[in-house]
Order: sequence, then C-alpha cells, then structure tokens
Amino acid sequence: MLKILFMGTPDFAAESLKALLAAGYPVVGVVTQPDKPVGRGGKVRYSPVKEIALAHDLPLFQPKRVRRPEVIEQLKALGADLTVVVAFGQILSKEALEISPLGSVNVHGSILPRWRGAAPIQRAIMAGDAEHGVTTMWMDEGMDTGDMCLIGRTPITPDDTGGSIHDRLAAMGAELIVETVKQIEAGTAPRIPQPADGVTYAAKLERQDEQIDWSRPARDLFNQIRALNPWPGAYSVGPKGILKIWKASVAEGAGPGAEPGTVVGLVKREGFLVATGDGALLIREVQPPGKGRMEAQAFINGGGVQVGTCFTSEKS
RNA sequence: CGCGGGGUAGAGCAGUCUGGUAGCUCGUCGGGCUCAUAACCCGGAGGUCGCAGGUUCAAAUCCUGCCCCCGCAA
Repeated sequence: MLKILFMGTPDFAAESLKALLAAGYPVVGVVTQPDKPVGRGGKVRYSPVKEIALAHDLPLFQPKRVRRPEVIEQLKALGADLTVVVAFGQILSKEALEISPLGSVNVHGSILPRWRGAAPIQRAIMAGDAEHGVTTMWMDEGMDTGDMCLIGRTPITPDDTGGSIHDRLAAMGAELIVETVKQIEAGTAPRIPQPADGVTYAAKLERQDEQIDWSRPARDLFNQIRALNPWPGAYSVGPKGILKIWKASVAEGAGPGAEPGTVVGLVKREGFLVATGDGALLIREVQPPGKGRMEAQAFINGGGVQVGTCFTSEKS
C-alpha cells in the first residue's frame, strides 16, 4: 500500500486522517500547525490532527514553515509515496508539494472551481447555494487550482448550518480521499483540469462578515446566521451590548413599516421579530455577552428585548 | 499569570453598593371561561441563593479560599 505523509490541522482534516488509518494505509508522518495558546487563560490545546497522531503514535512534525529546506529534507527522509493535505493552514511551496514522488493531493470543501479558498462552507451557505460538496484534487502552486480527481455532492437544505454542512463534508471528504488514494494506487485516478467558467473565491471570514446589516433582506440574513452557526456566530449590537444570534427564520407575511433593526413583535414560544430591509426576521436563539446560548423566549423573559428595541446595523 | 462578564425555583432575569419577610417574566400543576385555543381569569407547587470557611444578634448581600460556565483577544 502507498505510504502516506499527512498534513492537516482541524477536525475537518482529522476525519480524513482517521479514514486513511482505518483503511490500513501506513501513515509515515503527520504534519500539523505548531501549538499555540488558544482559549481563555492562554492555555495550549493540541490540534485534532495532533491528537490522532499521538494516539496512533505516528511521527509528528509541527514546523512553523514547511517550506524551509531543512524541513523538506526531514520529511523527504520519511519515504512517503504520496502526500495528503487537508485543511493544513500553510501555503505549500513547489518543493513542499513534491516531497513525495507521486505528489500531493488535497481535499477541498467545495465543488471546484466554485469557492476556492479559505471559507468555502460558510460562503456557500451565505450565498444561498442549493448544493455543496467536496473535491479531491492534485495540488499545484495556485490556491485550489489543481486538477480534480473526485467530487462528492450534498444539497444544502433550509435546516442546514455551517456546522451540519461541515460535518457532512468532513465525512464525505474522508471517504473520498480514501477512494482517491485507492485509485491513485491502482493508476486509475482521474486528472480533470478545472473548468475556466464558474470560478469563485471564498474569502476568509472577517469581523465584518459576522455583523448583521439589518438593511439587507431577511432571506440573506437567515443565510448569514445559519452559515456562521456554530462558528464564529453572527451578531448585532443592542441596548445591552453585543447579541449573538444563532438561529432565526424568515417570517412569513411580515409586512414592511418599521426601521430595519427594530423589534416589531414578540411571538409566544418562538422568539421576536426584527424588521429588515425586506421582510422580517424571527429571532429564535441568541446569546448575550457573558452568557450561554438561550432560546429567544428566555431572553425575552429576562427583559432582554421588547417591542421597539433597536439593534444597530453598523457598516463600519 | 492575556482582558472581562456570570453562577438566586424547570428556563431567563432583578435583588448585593446602603446586611433584616425570596421578587419578576415564562413554564408547570389544579380550577374557571370558551365551539375552541399556545388567548383570558382564579388558585397552587417549586429555591441548600455554585462550594467551604470567616465577621455579625442576623449574610443571597460584607471578607477569604476553591469549583464551574461564558464573551473578547489569539
């Protein structure tokens, strides 16, 4: 079986690593981002990929820059046949991509060439896409521009969130990378150049992307809120400071009238209605500063909002 | 030692500064009204006030230590 050098960092990548191990492939080395202080109090938390590498006692590397010559040499010495890269978090140089004789393959969380780049899952949901998926590809030096191998597809339903799609794609990607490696091993792996048409880029999420602009249509805000659930979360600023909004739905038949961002009604057991640029949004689950997530009804019970409360839609 | 908020009834909050009867909204249970109801009216149950110690005639409230949750930043 092909000897694998694996590079990856978060949960999304860990699924693929687990699948390769389960399929019996010898993983001769694992590369993940260096440990750094994460979370409250500056505690160090290992990346999910590192946890798995440790659990399986795999040779682990955490170079700050894989592109450095000494690192490349070190990894070459492992004698891997193929490099598998999944959500690694570093741009790989030509030399890094050629560490293994067969080159490097990658799992990307979109149906290429749509949503090349950093945040394909959230961007697809925010854009209102009806379908999403994963692509395995032969890496080249461009950003997600390599020739494609296999594609997996899944619909985005109204109930989906960034989290649900992430989990589905992580599992699908894991399955697909194993299949891709098998085909590479058998010499039957496709190598399809990406079409020139339909290229879009999924820019990294910025603070700006998390803020709710109430002047936009309710439908767009619904997509934004669910795309950013459970991470990093959409928010607005109300009388009591930042309010994260985790769940919302487009209110049927809500008429116009109020200034966008104004609470125009309370719906028993459901939440509260906020006017938007087009239609109203029913807020169902929120999180005040310093608190945990709660049902919008609970927030109302505690006096968080009433009809007339205004949320700002700063566009800083 | 990164900055900060918080732990009071099943849920969400007020009360703490200025110690002295456990309060609000919702839910829940029982009854009533109604063709009917998640609506309305009447009544009830439910809390070691995070844990431990200290001060005091008296602590949710003041002091000390500890545990747990969360936001920001990374």
